[in-house]
Amino acid sequence: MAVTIRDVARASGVHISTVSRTFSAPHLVNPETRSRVLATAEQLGYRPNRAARALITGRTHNIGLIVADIANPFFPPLIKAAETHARRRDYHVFVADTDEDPIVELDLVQALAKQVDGILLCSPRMTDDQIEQLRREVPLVVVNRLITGLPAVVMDVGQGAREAVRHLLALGHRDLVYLAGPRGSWTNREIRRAAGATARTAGADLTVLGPNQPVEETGAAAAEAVLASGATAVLAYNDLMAIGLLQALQDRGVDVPGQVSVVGIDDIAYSGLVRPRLTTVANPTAAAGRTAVDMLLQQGDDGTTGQVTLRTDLIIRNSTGPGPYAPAVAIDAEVATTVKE
Amino acid sequence: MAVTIRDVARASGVHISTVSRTFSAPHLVNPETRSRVLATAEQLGYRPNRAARALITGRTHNIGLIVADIANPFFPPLIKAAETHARRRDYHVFVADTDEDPIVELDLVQALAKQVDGILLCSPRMTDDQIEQLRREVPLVVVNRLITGLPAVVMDVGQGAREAVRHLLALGHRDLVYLAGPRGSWTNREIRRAAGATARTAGADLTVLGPNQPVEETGAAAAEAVLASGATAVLAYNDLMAIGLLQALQDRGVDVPGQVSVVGIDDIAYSGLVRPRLTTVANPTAAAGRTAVDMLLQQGDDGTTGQVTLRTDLIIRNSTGPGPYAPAVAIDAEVATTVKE
DNA sequence: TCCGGGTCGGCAAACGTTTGCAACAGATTA
DNA sequence: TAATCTGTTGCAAACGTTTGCCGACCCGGA
Repeated sequence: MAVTIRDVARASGVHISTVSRTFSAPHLVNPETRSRVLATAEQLGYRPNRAARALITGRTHNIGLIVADIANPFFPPLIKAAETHARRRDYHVFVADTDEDPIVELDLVQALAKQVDGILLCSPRMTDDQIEQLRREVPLVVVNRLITGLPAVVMDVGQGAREAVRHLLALGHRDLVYLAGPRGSWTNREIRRAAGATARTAGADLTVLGPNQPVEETGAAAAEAVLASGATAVLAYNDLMAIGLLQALQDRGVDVPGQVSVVGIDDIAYSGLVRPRLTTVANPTAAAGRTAVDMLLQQGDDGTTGQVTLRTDLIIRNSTGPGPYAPAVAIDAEVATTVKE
Repeated sequence: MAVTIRDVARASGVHISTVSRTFSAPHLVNPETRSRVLATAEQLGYRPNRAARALITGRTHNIGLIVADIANPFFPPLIKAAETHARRRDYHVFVADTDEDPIVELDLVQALAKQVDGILLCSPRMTDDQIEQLRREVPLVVVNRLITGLPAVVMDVGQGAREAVRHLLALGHRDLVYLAGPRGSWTNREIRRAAGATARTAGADLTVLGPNQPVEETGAAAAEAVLASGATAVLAYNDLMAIGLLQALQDRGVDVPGQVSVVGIDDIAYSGLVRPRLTTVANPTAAAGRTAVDMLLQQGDDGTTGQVTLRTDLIIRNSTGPGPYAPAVAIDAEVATTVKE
């Protein structure tokens, strides 16, 4: 019923191998024959069967993209960029969601391994060992996590966290909270370390609250603890939590940024829409998606396993303001902004 | 290198067909043999090659999921639900993004057709004819669009729009604007028709502004036109546009809902986070994703082609308030809410 | 006339499964 | 005792491609 290479061969009076070559090695076939074959193929509506091709070549032209949570607004731009980029190279993308569960993650990679030419592992929650193990079964590119010897693309969230903390310090905050992300997250560790070190060097205090699931609800739930800590500024693991916190604080009549400053991370589409607009660290997620796809596809060719770091940017909006130790000059946000440079 | 059915057969002393049956028709093989085969398979780390299986059975155990824009927050919950549901049935999901372009959409479906057992077409922008044509090449389930004879799951956005308009009328608005969505969207037509009819019956005025790309920017860009129209209430094609409009109005010093009321559609995660919180029509996107997958997979079994309609719910928050013709009694949102029942 | 070299296209094996058919043994029935 | 049935297994063809190998053919030069 479906039109095969054999139908095309018969209809154009050549052997099936010629038809095959017309598609996969055009330079080996006479231009005249080629155009005749292409014409009949077009006319018959022939499409190569990818399963058959995969079976013999061992390459499926599919890649897997595994994320912790599709509904987390951090991921869709990455998925979108990766998918578009992959399609341009004639690859199709399986997208799967682990629900932040390392076990599901492991299962998923193994189930997908034989069916794809490589897997993009985004913000994995597995252990380094597990990932290194998997690497032996299937080409892998890890996003947002650094594991020695494994190709990776990470966003330099440590630098972002440092900038964010410096921004808060410059505004006159000395008692900070880091509203931590999920256990097993490399990003979380990076942020905590960078933020902690930056605060410590400046003689400021940084309390860590967590770990937490990286969703809005936990941000909201942390409001009490934040207030109880006496801190005047909060850095959250991501915008979702920051926004949840923002809302919970407002519900309690706490003024942001008057009484408490809040900084998020990711710059998801909505952090500019909430009021006050969220100060946050912008992550180049689309670029990360594209780069990761490129690395994965190149990996097949040569054996290069680079590690790419993408820079992040602090975006100062209205959720951060002067703290109790604000220098007399820098009391308005205008001036505080210039501290960044 | 990869372990095949042959390796397992050799290692457990049976013929490959017995191994095959152990997996695909267990009842045909002696329990004793079966467990022996399973044991060696497990030990060798055998995984059936899906390409080979697909080649002979004609079923890939993959499905395609095509959406207009992955980054549009309306879709991720649907994608997530569909993927999870499909995986539970041992199907993998290709996700692809058309960027709201009917041509890309057509290409995509055709490229995917031979490679999947069916396709979920979400909010397609193609013509009915094109879709009916495709239906002949590959099993299809259409989401958010009704085409006679085609299996579909739609959210009853007409009912939602009616409720929304009634809510605005009850609040005392008589000059309404419908901020329209993209050309080619069935949902858009449904909303316009339902909203228009409801307004007309009540003797109110409904101006249509559009068509527009369904993104925040167009919502913001429409602020001028909305104000110029003299309308006091706006129904937007989706929350994204509603939020954009909200923000643009506020930037112009227009009070929402004091001067203008705004209603969105979709109830994306963030419509409850903006201020004022957005009154909107909630769509059961996750349920739609699951239902669509079920319909697609059943379609193979029997020939049933149902059309399922999922109900929507008006969620009244703070972006809507009394209009110029408000009845004296119902001047506060509290009372207005009860109008809904 | 023959040969050498290059271009083109056919032949057939191979990829890893599934599945209809047949073989066989043991149990049951006539 | 023979015939039939049932449950289990093996055999081999088939799915739609790709690709190494070889032969056919053409052209020019000796």
